[in-house]
Amino acid sequence: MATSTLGFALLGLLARKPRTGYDLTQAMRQPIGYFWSASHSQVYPELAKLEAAGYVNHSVIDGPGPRDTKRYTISAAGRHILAEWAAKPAAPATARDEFLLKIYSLWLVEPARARELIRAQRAAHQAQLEHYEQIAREVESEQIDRLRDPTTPEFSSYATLRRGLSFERHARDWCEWLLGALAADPEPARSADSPG
Amino acid sequence: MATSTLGFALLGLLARKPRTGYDLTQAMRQPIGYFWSASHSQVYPELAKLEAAGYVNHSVIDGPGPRDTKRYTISAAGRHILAEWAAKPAAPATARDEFLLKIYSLWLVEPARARELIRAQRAAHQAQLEHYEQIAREVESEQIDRLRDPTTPEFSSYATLRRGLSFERHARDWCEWLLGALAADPEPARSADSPG
DNA sequence: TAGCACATGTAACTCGTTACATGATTTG
DNA sequence: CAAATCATGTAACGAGTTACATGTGCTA
Repeated sequence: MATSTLGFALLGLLARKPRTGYDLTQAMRQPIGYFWSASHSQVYPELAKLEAAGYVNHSVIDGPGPRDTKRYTISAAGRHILAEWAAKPAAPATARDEFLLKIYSLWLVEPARARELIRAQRAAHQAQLEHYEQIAREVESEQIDRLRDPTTPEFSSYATLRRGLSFERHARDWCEWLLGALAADPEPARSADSPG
Repeated sequence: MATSTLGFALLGLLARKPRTGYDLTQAMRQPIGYFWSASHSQVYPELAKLEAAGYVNHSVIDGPGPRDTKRYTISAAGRHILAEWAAKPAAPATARDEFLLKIYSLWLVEPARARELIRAQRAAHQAQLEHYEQIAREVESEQIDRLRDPTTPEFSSYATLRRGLSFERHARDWCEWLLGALAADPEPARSADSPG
């Protein structure tokens, strides 16, 4: 009964603090959602599997709705397999970038439309970069000490944040380069009509 | 009968030149494989769907084995939907980076083992970077003219290559930063023993 | 009182991976 | 002659998305 990657994502969250399935689903949008995602329909069955394997436990707390509200806690065994999994090299990821796939066929698109597409993508990267920069300012001012200690969860979170910052910068800059390459727009056949 | 992303990957390859299902499967490892991948068991059924939709045609050519060898060619309709798809913004991709997920739980790993993990990752990025640099040198010396014209397939391929170069550099540099952060290794409890 | 946040589940479907299956041609 | 390459398919399974289903408590 091997734990799935999603299981390790959930354990990674529960290793920081106990949460409900609902909380975990929310967390799969924002902190962890930057590098792994899942919907609630995946989370609840996965929690059941983790509990069957002895990696988490739950206690019933008061809450709304027709069913029990369950707060999940990681077990010692859960913490242990999580640490073991984290220390082993990740399997080479199969890249899936739909945007790059579009770029691969961009030569079929009129340069004007292509520029529109890239501008939108650049804006998206810029916005995400600013979002990360905001978070970075906050954690850097509030948790300076813990960010330096690699045995704190804050260190790990900060490391992933730095990666996000770096990624968005490189992606934005590449869009910038591509816009420049599209703007040059030599179109040899019409060179007599072009202004520059 | 909406064409899947894999379908557009295959059309993107066929828009450059006709190929067999086998050729396409190989291409899903190397040129396109850098940002999209698929195994032959996905490729063959997808080709049948594309043909049913009128986006590709095949002709039987001589070849080995118990079944016909088919060479697929993109149709005018196929070229058209491919260009339309490429011009429209990509749906925000759900990030799935198992390595970053491990980093998120790296605080549970002994710093010595953590450094080992990051060093291996850095080496992988460095190797991939050098591979891309080799390809870049080749295409830059052989196809300088076409690389400047955004209506050539060479331009599109080169744009994705530049993205690969930029990505690997940023990823390697981030590993470098993380190694530095792990090497500092303050371990406050032992501060009396530490040199700094 | 309408809508949203909280809270948990199942079902149907699509996408992707791994394994099963066959067989000719070329190269060592 | 053994192994790799060329070449095409199907089947079983797992992972992920979307839709279905239910119901409370708070706020506008």
